[in-house]
Amino acid sequence: MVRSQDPQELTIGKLAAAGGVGVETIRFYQRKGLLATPKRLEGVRRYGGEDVRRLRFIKQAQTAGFTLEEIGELLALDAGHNRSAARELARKRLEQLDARIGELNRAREALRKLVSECAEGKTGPCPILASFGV
Amino acid sequence: MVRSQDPQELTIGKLAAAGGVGVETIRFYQRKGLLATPKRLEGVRRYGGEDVRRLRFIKQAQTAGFTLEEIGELLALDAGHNRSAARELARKRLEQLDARIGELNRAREALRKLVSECAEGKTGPCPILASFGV
DNA sequence: CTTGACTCCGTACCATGGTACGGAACTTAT
DNA sequence: ATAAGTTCCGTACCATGGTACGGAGTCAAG
Repeated sequence: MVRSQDPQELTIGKLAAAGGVGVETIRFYQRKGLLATPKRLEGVRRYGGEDVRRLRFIKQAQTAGFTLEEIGELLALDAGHNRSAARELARKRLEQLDARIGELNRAREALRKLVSECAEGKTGPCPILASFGV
Repeated sequence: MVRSQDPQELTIGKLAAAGGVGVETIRFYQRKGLLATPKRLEGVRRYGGEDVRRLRFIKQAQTAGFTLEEIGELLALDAGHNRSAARELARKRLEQLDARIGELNRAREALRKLVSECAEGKTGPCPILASFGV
């Protein structure tokens, strides 16, 4: 979607602040192709709301476990119109995410067990390895 | 626990195979202090069941989100008898783990939403960014 | 007792996701 | 108009968790 009415009034510093990252991180993402490098206007590059959205999306997607490379693919798919490819990518990652959540829940159980079995008063080492079933 | 009856009959290659990692990974863990570097017997170092357990524990703990450094602390606590320190470390990590699981579940919702909203038949880009609430 | 496989060890290299540095150009406030 | 603050850009560096390489030593089978 072309948004020619976008004010494009942010400097890189403001963009970074809006996204909660450092200026260097913006440049890093630009080098990786995740964010555009707009043309200089009045000597300095300017950014707009669309860039803020992309930046926030990158952070969200990172917590979903996407690598920066995968995030790049998602952004490309968002720009393009390949619905089935976009859906497939999301579906695949959803499966991986479910697997990962399962793993973490199992690990959670191990830790919970460890905390409860390593009670005060007893002596000797806590059954740390045993809690993890090894 | 001293286990002098442990056969100690594994070479580094067997140990690696038993743990499902590469030989180089064993050496790496030794350099990091996560695994012991036994004395050479008959020219070559030998490993036993305790090493296999430690190695498996390292893998389990990694999936629980512990860094290698934290795993080193856990192993030290397991060897020592500081119950409260061990419990505290586990408790802290349990909290972090819960937070992380929460994050992943929120990301999961975003992805699920994306998959369902990016249906076949419609046109235009899938609402990838919108699905993540950005 | 030679051949092939495995071990040992140091060092170098890799991917990922940044962070830091330094000098020049530019903008903004006084 | 000058000083302070940003931006720009290339390049270097960092942590984490490994992986690869090469030469020498050792071990086991034929």
